[in-house]
Order: sequence, then structure tokens, then C-alpha cells
Amino acid sequence: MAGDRVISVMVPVAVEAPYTYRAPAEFDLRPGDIVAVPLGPRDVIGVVWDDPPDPTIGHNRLRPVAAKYDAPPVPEAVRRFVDWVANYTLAQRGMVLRMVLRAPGGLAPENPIAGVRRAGADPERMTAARKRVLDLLDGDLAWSKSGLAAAAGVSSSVVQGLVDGGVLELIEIPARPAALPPDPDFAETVLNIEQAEAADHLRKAVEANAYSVTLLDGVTGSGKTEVYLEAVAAALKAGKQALVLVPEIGLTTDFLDRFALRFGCRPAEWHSEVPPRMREKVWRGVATGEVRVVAGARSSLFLPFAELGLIVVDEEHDLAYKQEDRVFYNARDMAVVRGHLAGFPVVLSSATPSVESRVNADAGRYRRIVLTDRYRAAKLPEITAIGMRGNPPERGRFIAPGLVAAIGETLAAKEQALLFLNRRGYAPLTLCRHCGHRFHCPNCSTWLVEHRFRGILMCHHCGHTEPRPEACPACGEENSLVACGPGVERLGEEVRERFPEARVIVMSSDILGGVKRLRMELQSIAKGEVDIVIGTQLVAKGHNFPLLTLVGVVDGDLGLARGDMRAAERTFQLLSQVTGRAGRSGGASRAFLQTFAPEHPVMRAIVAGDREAFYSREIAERRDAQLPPFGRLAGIVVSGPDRPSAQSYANAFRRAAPERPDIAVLGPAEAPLAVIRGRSRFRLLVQAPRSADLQSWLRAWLAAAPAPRGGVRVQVDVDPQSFL
DNA sequence: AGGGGATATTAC
DNA sequence: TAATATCCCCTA
Repeated sequence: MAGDRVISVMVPVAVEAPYTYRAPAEFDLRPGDIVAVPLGPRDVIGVVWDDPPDPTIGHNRLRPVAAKYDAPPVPEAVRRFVDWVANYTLAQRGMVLRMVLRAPGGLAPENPIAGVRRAGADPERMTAARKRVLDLLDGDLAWSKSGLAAAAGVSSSVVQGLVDGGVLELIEIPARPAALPPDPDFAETVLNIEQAEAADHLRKAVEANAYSVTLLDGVTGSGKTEVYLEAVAAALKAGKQALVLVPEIGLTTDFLDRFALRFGCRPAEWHSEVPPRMREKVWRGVATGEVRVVAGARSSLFLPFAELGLIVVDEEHDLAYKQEDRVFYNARDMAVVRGHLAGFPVVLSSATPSVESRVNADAGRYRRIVLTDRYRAAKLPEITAIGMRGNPPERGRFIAPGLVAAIGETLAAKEQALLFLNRRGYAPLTLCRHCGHRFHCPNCSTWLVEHRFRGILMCHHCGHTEPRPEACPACGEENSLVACGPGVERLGEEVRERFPEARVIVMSSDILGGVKRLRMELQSIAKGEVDIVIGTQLVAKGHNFPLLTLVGVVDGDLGLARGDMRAAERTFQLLSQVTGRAGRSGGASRAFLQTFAPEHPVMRAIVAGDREAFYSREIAERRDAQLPPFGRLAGIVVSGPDRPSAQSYANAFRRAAPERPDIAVLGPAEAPLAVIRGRSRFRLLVQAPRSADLQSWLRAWLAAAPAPRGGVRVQVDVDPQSFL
């Protein structure tokens, strides 16, 4: 039609480029505007994008934009971020945009709450219920309709009756905001000298209003949170929004409370447990600028902040920052990119930084601030290694004599102990004493883990479960099945036998009752209602156990066995975090580390409390490691029901290989990496030292090689630094 | 023939 | 991604 324009709209589906639509002139659409557009049989939400419209789409095929939402436009910085992330992760731009638009209800302005207020004389007929309502309505005060009914203990029809009789008048109360505005001057934190200097640096970085990355590297209990909250305060004072990324916010009430002590109220939260209504509120508040601070899981990185001026990544080394489905990204790295694109500082905080971040700091790309003192007189525990060859537990037991003695002493002193074993369930392997049969997962190449409490055998890889039989399925022998090795359930059994009077709790991610129960259990531990806590890595992360004076690590070597590049790093991080749980409130504390390899560099670094020893060794080791040469394919990993075509795709790679001697191709059978979720999808896992070269090479390769049906996905697990 | 499951195609 | 089309295998 005359006056109509042709525009590009990015839709949240798996497509790379925006679609082209006809825009009725009265909409006056500009890039960033949120619209509804027809797509196939339905209408979807889309965003007007900056790409020039595709001229090859015939004008008669163009469909008109259906509506424009009355919502703040998606800011330029967020649009460029979507483009960048899609390009880097080799995901479709539409799928990245989808992560931005994940609160569809957030687009309509929120309905005000129905409220009432006293308007006329007493009703003609007074009842007891009516009187209770009117007694509450003293003066001019407005109440929400439902709140008033609840407070007076009457049904809402009583209130409605008073409205109909003209005694009350209906008014509109604005809906409550997602979060109150945090006050940067609410309560100044008392910092030690080291912290004050660090806070000062961060404050200046925020005031500079320019891109920078600071690695806040401080031992457990050195008060990193207090320091970076000062950066948040500076951002608030500068009129900017701030985002604090945390690995699993659903579980850290502790953090929210500390935030409230500093700023007078809690931040807005964003994570999977936030109910839909609240999500919408937060999304809208972030876009309008009403919400000033968000604490959120990795997906909060894609919120449409109107004026973001700071991102803090807490526990930056945590693996929970990696998303490994649909769009593959590491939120820590993408936070750095977000700061770079919009020109604001990013703070990475950890007691055990990732090796990548340490290397970036050493190379001068990040500024590193080290906090060495523990805060508020807390002391790091004294750590002792127990060599399992020289000092083994009794047969059928898993706690070494030295650790048993230490637990006894701790109980006698009315103190709290934590036993850490990173293995869920009762026993990692079940076999038949008679014929030697071992229980395998039918889908994976792993053993089935016994969960005795639930009476099942379970695969921790794919989730397959089967009941634990009475007789051996191979030879039919009764009562011949034996459990081999310990899991936390079995450890609990041993502890209850040895210390029958102690109050014991076993915590792992498969306890029933979810987050609620977990929070309650953590509270009862903090109140001292538990003597011995036994747990998997759940207990290593973030939770504060103020009464803990003893930590025992039962099988410290567990994580080292796996052949992946980061095994040593992960073990170092986990053991540092879990031993650091002890002694946070001051006083003497101890940790024992049971290990088969006390001479292993990771174990020695933990026992000596020497972080630098670990990092210098690990960095040197990786620098000298025989990395696959540039462009070498480390493997093709395939899953799903589509094995034959996976095989043929692998063969296509093999045929291409002779022309590129630097490419090694491995089919699904030999792929060194385990199964991926997703159906009939292929993913190349690629390692290369220089990601920029790799990216351009991959792009060229993908352009030259026809993609198989179902598509190719490529995950590049490298640092994005070299792109910036 | 026709149901059900898996897989392929398409959307401006 | 979500809706729809297509293909394949099975039973009857």
C-alpha cells in the first residue's frame, strides 16, 4: 500500500537472518521496536532489526506487521550483543534473540490492582462481617480488594457488596514493582585496608564508564562480596543498572540477605525458579529502567537492560555458567563481551579463578586484584592429607582411622563436621559375587549406581533406572549381589554406625523435596541442629556453614581420574571450596583429605594452601601440552536415533580429510567424548589454540561442505578474548 | 487402509 | 521453535 515501508524483523525461531515485512506507515517502526508478525500459521513476537530488508523477497510475498507493542525498544547494545553471540557460538541469530524475549507476558503493561477506599456513610444493613471490614478501613487509606478481604477474614463478595452499596469506592492501585530501588547509601560496610583498596579500584572503574575487566581473586572468606557490592553502589550512584551473575541463585538466600543489609532491600531475581508473573515484572522493569539491580543465573545476561553499567560474575570459575543446549555459551565470557560492546566494566570474582581468567590477567588483558587476608578474623583450616595406601580404612569401611578420630573429637567438643564425597547414591558399582556380572546401563557405557534408599539402580549419565533385583539376572543366584565402593548414602550408613548418638544429615541433589527442603535443611545446619553433614558437591558451593570446624574429604582423587583437560583444575577448585567451608566464623578449624595420591600436585597445593603453586604449574602444563594442531578436529560426537546417517556424515568428513592433512576425523564410535543430548543433530567438538583462526576456518569449511540434513552444530570451547 | 512414531520441511 | 507434511512400518 502507498506509504507502507519494508522492514527487517528478527523472529525468535531458528533462522539466521531477519525476515522482511511490510510496515503500515502509522506504526513508525525503528530498529529495536517490538512487534507481532505473522509467521506461517501463527503470530509471533519479533524485533525490528538493523539489517537492510532482503530485496529478493518478492513484494507480493510480504506480509504486514500485525501490531506494535507499547514497550521500550530492545536497546542497540542488546541487538549488537545478540548478533555477536550468535556469530561466536555459531547459533542462529533468531535463537539468541529468543533468549532475550523469554518473558512474553512482559510486553503488555501490567494491570493495576483493584483497590477500595471508604467513600460513603455506613451501609443500611450492618453485619458482623461488614463491620470487620469497615473497622479496618479507618481514614482515607486504600486497600487492595483481596488484601482487605483476607485481613478482615471475609469473602471477597462481602467487600464487593459494600462497593455495590456505595460505601466503598473502587480505585486503581499501581502494581507493586519487581524490586524496590536499592539505596547505595543505606549502610556503609566496614572494610579492611585490602578490601578498601580493591573497592576503590572498582569504584573508579565504574566511574570511568568504559570497558575494563577486573579479576577479583581472593581466598575463601576474604570478603569479595563486600568489595564488589561497592562497585554495584558506584553504578547506582552513577545512574546505571547493575547485574550480578551467580551460578545458582535459587539456592543462595545468603547472598540476597547480604545484599539487603548493604542496600536496604533485595535485588530483583532472575532464574528458573522465579514464577512467570514475577519474571514478566522483572523483564519489564529491566527494560523500563525501574529495576536497578538484578541478581540472576546465566540467562539474565540476555535481559534487555535499558542502561546497564556493570556486570559482576560471582564464582566466575563455576561450570554452571556454561549452557550446553540450543545456544552453547559460557555466560562468564559473554558477560565480558557484553561489557566490551556497551563500554562498561566487568568484574570476575572467585577464590579459585578459572585458568583462562588467570592467563588473561597475567597477559594484562584483565586487571587482577588479590585479597589475601581473611575477613573478620576467620582463619583458613589446617589441612592434613591422609594417604590411603599407608592408612587405609578397615575392610568394607571408607573413612580412614585418622578422620574417624577427628570426627570423635569434634563431636566431643560439641562442634560441627562435614564429610564430602562427590558421589551420589549408595555404591557406584554392583556386581554378582557368584558369576561376576556387572550392571551396565543399556544406553551408555557406564555402570549403574545403586540408590539403596530408593531401591533402584540408576545411570547418572542418561537417567535410566531399574529396580534392584534380588537375584543375579545373569546366573540366577540369589543374594549374591554386592555393592562396591562408597557413595554418600553408604557414607551416611557408616557414620551412623560409628557415631549412633550424632545427628546426621545426608545431602545430595537427588534428595526429594527440591529447593524448599534444601533451604530448610541448610537453615537447620546453620542453627546447629545437625552434628555431621555428609554431602556431594552441593555442600561445596556458596552455602555458609557458620558452626563448621572440621571438613573431611573422603575420596579426594575422584575428579582426577577423568581424562579431560580440566580435571586437575576442577578438582583443585572443588577441594579448595569445600575445605574453605570450615572456620568461616573464626577459631581453629581442621580439614582432612583422604587421597590415594598425596604426592599429586593438586593434593599438595591444597594441603599447603598454596594457590600459586597450582596455577603456575597448571598454566605451564597447558602451555606445553601437545594441543592438536590448528584446525584439527578432535572428534565428531553423535547421538540420537540417527546412527546410520551419523556414520555417513562421519564418512563424509573422512573423505574430506586427505585434502587437509591437518584434519583428523573420528567417527562416533571412536569419539573421545561422551554422548550429547538432542535428536538427529550433529556436533563437532573442536579444540584449537587460536580461536579467531579457528572460527574463520570453520566458517569457510562449513560454507564449502554441504550441511547434512538435520544441521551441523559446532561448539567452540575457547576463550573469546582474541576476538575483542 | 489407516494408525502411530519418527523425521523432514517451512515460515518473510 | 512450532506446526504441518511425509515417510515408514505395522497390523488387520
